[in-house]
This record gives sequence, C-alpha cells and structure tokens, in this order.
Amino acid sequence: MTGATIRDVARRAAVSVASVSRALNGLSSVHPDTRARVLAAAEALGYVPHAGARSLSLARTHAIGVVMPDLHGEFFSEVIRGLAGAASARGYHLILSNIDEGEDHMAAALRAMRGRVDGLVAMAPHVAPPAFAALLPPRLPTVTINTPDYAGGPALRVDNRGGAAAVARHFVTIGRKRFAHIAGPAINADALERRDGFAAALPAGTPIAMAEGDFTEAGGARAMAELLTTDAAIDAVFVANDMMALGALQTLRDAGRRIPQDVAVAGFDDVPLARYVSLTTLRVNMADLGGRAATRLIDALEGEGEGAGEVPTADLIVPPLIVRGTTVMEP
Amino acid sequence: MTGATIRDVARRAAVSVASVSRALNGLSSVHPDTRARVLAAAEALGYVPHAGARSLSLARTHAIGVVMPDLHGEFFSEVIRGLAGAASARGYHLILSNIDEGEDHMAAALRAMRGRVDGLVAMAPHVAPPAFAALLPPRLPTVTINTPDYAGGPALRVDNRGGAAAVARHFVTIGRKRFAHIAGPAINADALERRDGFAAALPAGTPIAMAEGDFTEAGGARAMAELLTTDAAIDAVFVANDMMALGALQTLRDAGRRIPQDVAVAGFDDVPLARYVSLTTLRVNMADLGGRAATRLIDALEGEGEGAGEVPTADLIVPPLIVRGTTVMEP
DNA sequence: TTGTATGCGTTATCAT
DNA sequence: ATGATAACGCATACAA
Repeated sequence: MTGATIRDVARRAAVSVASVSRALNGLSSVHPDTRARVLAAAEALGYVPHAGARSLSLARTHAIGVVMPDLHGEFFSEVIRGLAGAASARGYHLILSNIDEGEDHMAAALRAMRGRVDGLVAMAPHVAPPAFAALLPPRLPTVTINTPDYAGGPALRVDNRGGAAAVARHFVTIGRKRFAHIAGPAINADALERRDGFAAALPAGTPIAMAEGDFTEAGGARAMAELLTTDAAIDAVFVANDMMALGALQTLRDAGRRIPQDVAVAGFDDVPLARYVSLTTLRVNMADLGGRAATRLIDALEGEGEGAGEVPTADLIVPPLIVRGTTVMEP
Repeated sequence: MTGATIRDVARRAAVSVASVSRALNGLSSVHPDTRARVLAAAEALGYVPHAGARSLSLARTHAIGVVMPDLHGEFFSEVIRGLAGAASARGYHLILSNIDEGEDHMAAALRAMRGRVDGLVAMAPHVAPPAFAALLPPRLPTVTINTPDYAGGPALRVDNRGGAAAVARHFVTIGRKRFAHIAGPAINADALERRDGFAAALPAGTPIAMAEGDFTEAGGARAMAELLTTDAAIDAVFVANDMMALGALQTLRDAGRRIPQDVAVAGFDDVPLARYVSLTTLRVNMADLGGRAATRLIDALEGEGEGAGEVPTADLIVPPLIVRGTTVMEP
C-alpha cells in the first residue's frame, strides 16, 4: 500500500538493492544488461524512489524552508513566487510555514524544519533580532530577507532609507514645503527605516506632521483624516506603503483636495494597483528578492567546503522611484 | 555538525534512546524523574528532533504537496495563501513545486513528492485528464482544484458555466443585444467552460462575436481591437478573466466607446484591481478554495480507516456576480 | 561489475 | 518503567 520499494525492484530484476540504486542513479559502474533489467523492473512496478528515505541516507533534502508572516498580502505572494521559481530551476522544493500565530507557534514551525530542509529563507520584519536568532535551529544555513540586522548569515534588504530619501528629495524638487508622513506599525523595522530615511533627507529642522497606520488601506484613510484635522496645510505626504497611500488618496479627494496640485502623495512598494491610480512610489521587486534569496542559499549549500569566503554579506537592494500622477501633473 | 541526535540526549541523560523518545513525545509510561532528566538533557544540548527520520519511522510526513502551474499570477498566490493557512492550522507543512516548464519536468516534480508528503493538492487546468492521472504517484491521496474531471479523488471546482451564465442573463436584463466574448486559451479548461456557459445561457441562436486571448491584459487589448474591426456594433462583451477585461476596457475607451452606455463589459475572477476600475465580474475566492482543499485532504488523511464513505465527491463553488460600473451606470 | 552489510535518526515491539 | 533491537527505504564502504 505504500508503493514499491527498492527491494521489490531488486527482487524482480534478480539483482541486489545496491545494483538497483546504482543503476537508477546513473553510476557508471554497472553493466548495461543489469541496468536494462533494473530499469525494466522499475518501470513495470511503477517504482518511485522514496524521497524521505533518500534524504535521510544522503543527509540532503533538496528542499529549502520558508518562514514568514502572512503580513501585507502582496509581498508574501511575490516573494514566494520568486523563491519557487529559482528553487525549482535548481531542483529544490520549497517548504512553507507561515508564522502568524504568536512567537511560540513560530518557534515550533522553525524547529519542525530540522531534518526536512537543507536551509532556510526567513523574513521577519516584526521580531526583535536576538529573539529570532535564538529560535533558528542551530547549524541550519539561513538567508534573511528584510529582517532587522541578524548577523548569522547572508541577508537581503530593501534600502528603505534610500528609497524614502528619494521621495524627500523629489518633494523638495517639485517645490513642496509642508510635509507629512503616515508611518507603518512601530514594531515593524521597514516602517521605522522609511520614516527615518524620509526625515533625514529633508532640510534639517523641517517639521513633519506624523500619523501612524497599520499598512492597510483603511488604516491609511484613517491616518490621513487624522492629519487633516491636526495639520490641514500640508502639501506633501509620504505614506509608508502603497495600500495605505490608496486609503489616504481617497480621504484627500473626499476632503476636496486636488492631487497633485494641492497635495502630493507618494507610497512605497509599487503594488499592481499603484499604476492604475497613477501613484508615485518606490518599486520594490519582491519576486526578484525571493529569487535572489533562493539562489544565494543554494549557492551556499552547494559550495560547502570550497569557498573560503563564507562572509555573511548583506545586500542592499535600492528601489527605484517611480514618478507618477500623484506628485506631478500628467500630460 | 548535524545537530544533536536522540542518542546524544540519551547518553547525557543516562537512559536509553527509547526512553528519550517516550519522554519527548509525552507517552504516559515514563517516570517523572526520567522525564525531567531527559528534558533537561535535550534543553542543554539544544536538541531538535529530525523530522525526516521521524517521517520515515512513522510513515507520516505531516506535509502536503502542492503542484500547480505559475499561470496567471493572482491565482497562484491566493490559493497558496489559503492552503498555507488551513494547513498550518492543522499542523501541516506545505511543499511547493511549480510546474511551468513542460510535462516531463512536471512528471519529475510529481514523482519527487513521494516519501515527502502525505497527500497532494493539484491544480492543472491545462493538462488533459488522462495524462495528469498517469503522472500522479500511485496511492498518494490527491484533491484537485479546477482540474478537468479527474476521477481519482475529491475535487473542488469553480462553477465556470454557472458564472458565465449569470453574466449572460445580466446582459439580457440590462437590454443588450449584440454580444461578444473574449475567450482564454483553448487548452484551458476554465476558458472553455466560461465560453460555453455564456453561449448556452443566451437566447438560442444568438450570434456571439468571438476572439481569443491569453489571459493577459495585453492579450485582452489585442482581442478587443480585433473585435472592433470585425464586429463594430457590439454592445456587450464578456471577457474570460479580469486581466484581459482591463486590457479590453482600455482599447474600448481609446476607441471612444463609452462604458457602460455604448458597451457593457464583464470579467471573471474579481481580482483586487477590479474594484478600482469598477469592473463587473464574478468573484472567485481562491484563498477559500485553497483552504477547503487543504482541509478536505487532511480530513481524508486523518480519517483513514474509519469512514466507510470515501466517496470522491466533487464540490462546485458558485462565484457570485458582482455588478459594477462597467455594466450599469453608477450613482 | 556485483553483493553484503552498515548507517542515516527515529519510533515501536518485545522483553525484562 | 525501562532497555535492547528491529524496522522505515535508501545509499555506500568494503569485499568479493
């Protein structure tokens, strides 16, 4: 009931299991006749190697684990897509385990990966670095994506500060004077970096009206409404992500503000919707990030023992500023 | 280098591996003192059970495999999200393997699942049923999503015909007379069902101008342009999916047609963008579909041996028609 | 070239 | 309650 095993094939081909293994794995030292008999027997029995047993024997699973919170949906999906593509191209599987439900659940998910994967790709922008490092199974190669400086291995990060700074400079260039920022959750590392990067790139001492959202469209709308009551004179608002920016735009329009004449708005992420509403934003290609992460991890996994330079480099991916109709008039 | 094993723990706690296993898995028959010693030793060594070995011994992986093409992006992501949520809630992992690159690659991916998962969730709207069935590893419980009637197990399907029929009736209700349809790829089962369902629900003998797209926005635009040259008088077009509908809308507007006064347009899927462009469409909740699939599979996996009724039922999920501004004037 | 035997890490059976 | 040991399915030294 569990399918034919290598022993069944051996029996049918009248050879030893060792020969079956060798024949099926294409080892050179096996007589053509033997190989033929084995192949025929395997075919006849519909034999499929048992990946689990193979992994145990080889100490190699050809799978990479992915741990990340289900946070703002768009990302999750894009990263997975990139990961899956790159992994699949190199013959690796992806093992998913989302970690919404609290830190203990997350610890369990992380532990369950041992013996199941060769390495890990982790994304946890909301957890304190030390806690996260402690949760990781020891000796499991890991590359992190947008995770607050975890020093345990290669890391891929979006240049949040640089992106935010580009927006600040853009606002100044188009002559804006009264700035506002709608930030993401304070526990989110990306959110903090975007806020700080924006502030740091404006002329020293420039006041910035602040509000905090939750990365959702509704949250952005609420935050914008809040800003309008406290600082009605603003003429440029940088929103920490696109979804909130969409909400903010709606609130502004409902309040009779013209975009971009009265108020310029910029987001972050460049979600598919951004193009449709002509939102100025920073393009972060999450699929590409996922692909890079997978490639990087697999390179490390397969290069074990040769490369002397196992330097845990941290790549900073700079998101380009996409200028659209919410900051400048369109033709 | 491979982490502490159960033997290391046994040695440190000065007990047998059997006792360690029992203590760690919470079996009753183990002395409190022993359990305490084992727990302490495991903690001290940072012991994490090896999932692979555990699976081999238990003949249970607590993982479910997911095979699907990367087709039109939105879906992929949503289904995965639903699957991951439901699986995670029941303590199962997800193993991904996308199967873009040809049928042989797909066969390999399918085979590689054996010994790695307890069951499969498969979605392959583009493959002929017999071929697909042949590829599946034998004796691996499988639930399919939107896969042309594969008779081997439970199936979840979107009611494409019913949804398309609802659009047809809606068009008639709002007084349209000259119909067109932009279909998806002819090898796609969903596409065919949508086309046929639309045609069947219109009054008998009603002519329908036809064009074929590739499920992409650009493809929809091209197909629409084509229709305009051959059948300029159309006043209602049903597009096989939302992405193509977006392209079609653009083409229509560029051609000076007013929506919905001159031409009514309806899509299929209700992607996030649909709400923004106020596109009338059918809402198919792919995340929900994924969740149901996972739940269904796990129920089957864990109910083995008890339920006499292992009937491979096929659920038809009916997508509701969401009427928006591309078919009726908005307030 | 081929076969025998051992190990991968864990659980479960059977004694004790 | 505990320990020795045989599976689980496969790969691979080591012999032959």
